[in-house]
Amino acid sequence: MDSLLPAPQILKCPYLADVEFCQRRVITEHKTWTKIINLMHIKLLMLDEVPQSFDSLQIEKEVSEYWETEDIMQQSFAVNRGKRRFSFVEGPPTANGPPHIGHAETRAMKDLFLRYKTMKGFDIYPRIAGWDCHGLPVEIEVEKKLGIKNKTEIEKLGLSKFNQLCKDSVFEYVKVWEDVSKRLGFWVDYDNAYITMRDEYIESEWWALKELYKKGLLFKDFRISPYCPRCGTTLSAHEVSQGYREVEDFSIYVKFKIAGKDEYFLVWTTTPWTLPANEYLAINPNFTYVLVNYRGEKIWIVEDRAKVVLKKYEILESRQGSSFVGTRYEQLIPFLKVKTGLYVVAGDFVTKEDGSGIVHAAPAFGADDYVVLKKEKGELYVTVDEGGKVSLESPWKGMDVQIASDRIIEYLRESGQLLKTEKAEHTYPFCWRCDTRLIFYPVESWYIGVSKAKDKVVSYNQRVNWKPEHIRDGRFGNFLEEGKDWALSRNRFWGTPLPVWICKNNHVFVPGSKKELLDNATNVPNNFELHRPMVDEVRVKCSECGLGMEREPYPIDTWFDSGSAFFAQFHYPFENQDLFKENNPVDFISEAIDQTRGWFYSLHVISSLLFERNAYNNVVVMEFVLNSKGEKMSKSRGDKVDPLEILNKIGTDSLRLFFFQGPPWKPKRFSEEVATEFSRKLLGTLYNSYLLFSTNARLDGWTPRKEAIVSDLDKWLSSRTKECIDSVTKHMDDYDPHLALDDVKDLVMDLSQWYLRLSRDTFWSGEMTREKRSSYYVTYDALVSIAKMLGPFTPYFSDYLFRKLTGEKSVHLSEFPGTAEFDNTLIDEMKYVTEIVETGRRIRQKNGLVLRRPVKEIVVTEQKYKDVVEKYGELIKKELNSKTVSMGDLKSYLRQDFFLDRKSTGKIFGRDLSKAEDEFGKNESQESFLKSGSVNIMGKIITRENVATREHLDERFVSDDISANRIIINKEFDKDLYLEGLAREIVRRVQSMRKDASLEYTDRIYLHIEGDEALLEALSSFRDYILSSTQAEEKAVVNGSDKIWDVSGLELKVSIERITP
RNA sequence: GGGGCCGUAGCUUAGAUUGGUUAGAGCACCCGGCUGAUAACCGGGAGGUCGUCGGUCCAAAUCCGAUCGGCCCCA
Repeated sequence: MDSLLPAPQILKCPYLADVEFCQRRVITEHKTWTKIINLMHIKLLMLDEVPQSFDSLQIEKEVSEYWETEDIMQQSFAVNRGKRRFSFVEGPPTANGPPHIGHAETRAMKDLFLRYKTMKGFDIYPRIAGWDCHGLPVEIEVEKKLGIKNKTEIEKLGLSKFNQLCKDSVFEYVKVWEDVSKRLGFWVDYDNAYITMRDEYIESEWWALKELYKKGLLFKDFRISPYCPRCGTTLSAHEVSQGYREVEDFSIYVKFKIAGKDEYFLVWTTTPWTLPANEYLAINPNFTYVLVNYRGEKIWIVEDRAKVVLKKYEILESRQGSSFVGTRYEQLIPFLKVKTGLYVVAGDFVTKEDGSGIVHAAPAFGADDYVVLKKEKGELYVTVDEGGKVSLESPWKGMDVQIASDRIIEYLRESGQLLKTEKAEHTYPFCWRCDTRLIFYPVESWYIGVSKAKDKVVSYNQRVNWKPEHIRDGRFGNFLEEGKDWALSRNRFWGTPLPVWICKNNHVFVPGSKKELLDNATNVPNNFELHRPMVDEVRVKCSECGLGMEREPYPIDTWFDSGSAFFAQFHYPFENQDLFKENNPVDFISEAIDQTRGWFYSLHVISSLLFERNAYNNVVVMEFVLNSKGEKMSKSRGDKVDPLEILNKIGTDSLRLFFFQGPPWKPKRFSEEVATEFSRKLLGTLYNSYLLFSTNARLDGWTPRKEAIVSDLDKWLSSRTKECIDSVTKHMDDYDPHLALDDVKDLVMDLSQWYLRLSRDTFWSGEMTREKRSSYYVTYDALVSIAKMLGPFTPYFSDYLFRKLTGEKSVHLSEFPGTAEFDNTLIDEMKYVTEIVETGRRIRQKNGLVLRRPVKEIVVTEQKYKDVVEKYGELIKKELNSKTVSMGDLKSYLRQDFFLDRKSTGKIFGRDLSKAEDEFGKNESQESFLKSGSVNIMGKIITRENVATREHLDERFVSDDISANRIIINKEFDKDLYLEGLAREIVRRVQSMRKDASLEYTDRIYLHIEGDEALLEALSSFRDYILSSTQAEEKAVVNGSDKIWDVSGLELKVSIERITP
């Protein structure tokens, strides 16, 4: 109950545990203390007043100004220094464009857990922002600004100038990012952010790359990439996907002769220019192939395609694909001198969707083909130059590959090797800049050898707690299983330079630090930094052969930058070794799902290879924010949401609540209405609860302090609060924020809609009783707990409420409520009470018994309610406006009805049956039958065999179908009850007029009532009740407002006048 | 083209891992009630082919298969 104390940390008074006691002691011991305590008593202990209406934007403004002047953020960073560590790394965004709503979501989610863990007493250090600086997106932005389109133009401009422009543009939007982030309440240290383009950061990466090199995990290889021969550059997957187009192409079927036999393999290709470089044929080992006689030639083709491709033929033989492996064939086009290959290999990638089921492999020009080459350990033959012209000594030398293709088709036709040509539409990628047809081309690239360490990568993933769980073995796990090597180098300009120097003899030097490079350098340019072009200018003397070494001119994939953040942010291992160890593996990271193959992957791979462990323990994966129709927001549709605009409109807490209301990993359709509604429901209700509570508590002069809990209702609220804390803690620890939020919402609703509604009278009663103190105390405790639990979710409103309640500095410097034992039976009992009350109200409604009119008695016949009827009888009576509530045996309220059994009596009475039924239904007949077991009806004796029975409720009572007599209400009413009902009618009308006249609670009025006899009688019978409820004195003549009411047919004239004090 | 997630009332959603009473809430809507905290609350009503089709089963929102739609990743 520390929250009840007035900020003891401010004044080191030893007696603050009990303020009154403290005051007494202080008066006698230290007069100076008294003054201070009294001051505090007024300033800190009194519940603070709030405006009548809830204005979340105004609250946000006030709170944020307060945070600013008191520097609460920095204080929250410091509050747990030295305690248990909870570690976090920010996934660095690139700030060369403004943040969108999705960024706002991830930042809110990260902040949620950081605040929670802070309140749970964890030290989150460092807690810094981070900025990703390198990469193609940055270069493209600069290109756009300069109005240039390709690498050559950049080279013309000069690397130095271009990279400087990149560097400048990286922080162009940092201010907006910080503004949005701070406004969102994303509390991290922005001043000490890690920045991936700093030399220290890059140096850490160099260290990592050297470590990988030492382990044999950094090497050079060819990558068959989409390549634009005109621009002379490879394209990223993203660029390629922008340039797909539908085209009509020739595809051809050609015959490869099997060595030493008069049989041919039929091969299909859409890129004839690759045929001169053919090195293998691939056949799917699982398919069946047939040898057919086609126009007098023996041709092998996959069984399922024979009909489509050849139409008319004769099958000679049938074989499993696997049996061809190793079969040698003759070279199709004899210009290339191949030393390896020219035999059949097995390839699972071969399909029978189109073609012949036999695929030609030219390893230089196809990714699958290259895999074959690696497996077969063959040599790579490149028959085309970097400009896309044939370089092979052949009739086609110097031709563009597309033209060469046509000529090669002619050549094959003339030599009789062409079986047929087809024209087909298919999609093909073109260069998004210059619209040139892309080709696949072998490009030298540096790799990280993920495939060699696949087992580690896969097994460390099992240690990670993924939210949601399915990502681990689903999307992420599947990707890891592919175990592809990571193509690290880029043919670009702006990025972390690859730290590799090579001499003519292919000796390699990989410096692991700036110092190691400079120590070995034979020259160092001015203004040296770890970027191109400065690093390019550094020359090194080869330690093996003494030749000059030159740098491999590539920057590296920017995912390696961000994936190194968990150590590079510390400049590890050059500095902060302890800090790194304390924060590794990282406890918590969170990003959107697109990071599965991005940041989540790069962190995981780097950590697995470098440190032999997982990089992070818990990762919350978020889905995207969509528009209100469930589609992706887009610029072209014009439904992109500007986060700042939304924040200004609906407020931060509302937006955060919108993000937190469902599971993070479900896509959310953004709508302002939904966001505001949810927030109004939760925060508005909470605000009103505080308003009611504080208004009354202030009037009573109650100051927060522990009180004895006296009533069962109070005990219930106290247990409910503890139950909620328990559950919220569990869900937050499990990274299920949406479940935690549901719990808090339920408690707020229970507090407002049940507890406070029932306790209003207690609050309103004049005297300061034990009951009242108890009630104030449990309400206060619930409100403080809620404010704290909401701290991570709605940082602004919860801090506002918390400070109004406690006078302490900030909820974000406070501790999360501790879990404690609670009484579950109390909670279950109250569920029964609500069941009874709801059922009772329903029965009244269905039977026309308005709640305003008291009823005589309510009888509960269901045994499971016995305890709660005894314990909460008063409460039930009040809620249901009944004079008594008691348990009763249903049997004694049931009456038996006898009626004629139609089957047997139909024969007796014939067409007089209905008349007989009427006779039998009369009271005399029924009583007579009940007494003797038989009765004479219309001259016939009716006995038990002719009679059916049915039970019904005593006429004085009512119930309904749903409750099935579990609860029954006595509907009889007498004059007293009637008059009491009328008295309540009068009170309600007077109250309504008081409200219309905008009177204060405390204002007293003169009251005069005229009207129907019955109403006047009600007034005289219940005079005290009416006058005290309405704060009124009776007066014959009043000069205020009057109004004539219709009270269920009776006329009532009410006149009131405010008494001026 | 391949893989993953999702689809429940007009909207936001619970329930799916473990098949089993009449698919449960909130907002909005309609009727009635209560009310000196409340844009609140209480009762009732209307609103659902649980995306669609098929299968397994005594029984399917739930398990299986296909299909449509949305989103993401990879080609």
